[in-house]
Amino acid sequence: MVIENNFSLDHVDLAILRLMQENARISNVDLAKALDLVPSAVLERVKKLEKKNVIIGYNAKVNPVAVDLKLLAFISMKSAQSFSCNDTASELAKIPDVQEVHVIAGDDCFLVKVRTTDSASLMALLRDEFSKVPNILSVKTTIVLETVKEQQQLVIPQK
Amino acid sequence: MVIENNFSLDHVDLAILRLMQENARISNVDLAKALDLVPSAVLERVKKLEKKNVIIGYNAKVNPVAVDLKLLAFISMKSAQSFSCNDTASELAKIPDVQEVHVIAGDDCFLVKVRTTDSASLMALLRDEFSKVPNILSVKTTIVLETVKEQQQLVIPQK
DNA sequence: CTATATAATAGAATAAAATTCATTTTTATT
DNA sequence: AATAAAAATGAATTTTATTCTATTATATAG
Repeated sequence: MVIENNFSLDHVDLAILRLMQENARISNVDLAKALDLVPSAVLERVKKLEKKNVIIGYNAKVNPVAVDLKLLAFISMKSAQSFSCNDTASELAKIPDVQEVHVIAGDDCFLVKVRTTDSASLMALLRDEFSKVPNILSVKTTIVLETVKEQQQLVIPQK
Repeated sequence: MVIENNFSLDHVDLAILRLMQENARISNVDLAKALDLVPSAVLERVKKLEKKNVIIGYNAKVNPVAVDLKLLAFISMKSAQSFSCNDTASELAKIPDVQEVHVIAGDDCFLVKVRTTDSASLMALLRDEFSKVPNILSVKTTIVLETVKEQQQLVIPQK
């Protein structure tokens, strides 16, 4: 059964998303001012957006260097189970240092984003964690030399 | 684990980061309770973390499907300027649909993360925007079929 | 078009939280 | 141990969140 994907967001909802994407700690009062509404009305909408899973959560963005996570890497890998590769994927997802796991089209099967302290800790991660994940046939690690842009904000449509 | 950088974060700071990473809209009062501190003390620390650029920002995480961004793709590309490739990178970064731009080691030069409505809009993006970016020699687009994990939270060390 | 149901907003009252600041305590340095 | 610097406390004040009811707007069916 396919659930119809109707979130029915009006332009006020979209404006809320736009504002909260940029500053999740904005007060209801300030939101209300920006939207030309009253705080209670805004609160109701925000709660509804949370309930409808339009807003999935609120995250503080932490500087990776400040917590000694200086290395970013993308790892693409092939799996033995080309289609029912969910075991492999969910095992990868369990590793805390793994930020992203994507099933991809093309030669490989997964693309994984990992953050570690340095190349030594990446090596340790590959040796200690990835080696335990079942059905991995090959691994190709790409080291990030510099991150020019990294934002999670989406382009929210006008209407 | 001792962090050897000049951010000098103690275990209380790290606990704040851990809590705010998971819920950026947590109140100072609740933070204080969790940390066994008084709200004013916590507020001071949070402000200091913001000022020191340890906390870079607070973002609401929006469900991409709810705003009709159903396609995720990674694009790796080669550049004509192999080292002074900053022009190319910053031009790519200007494109709103581009969430990430990384300079990478290896055969290619950049890895770019893009979110669009569908394959047609990705095609339009490549045709209308990427084509204008200077010094791109080749482009390899990888479509994401399914995202198993996608979190920006970092693994905050204990101390 | 109008009656009616439904949803959203306004506005006021109250509870809760944020913020400020003077004082005290803790921590680090000499 | 003396001193300086940093951090925490606690009370007072300002601001915001939250709740609730009345009102307004929107959609739907007859």
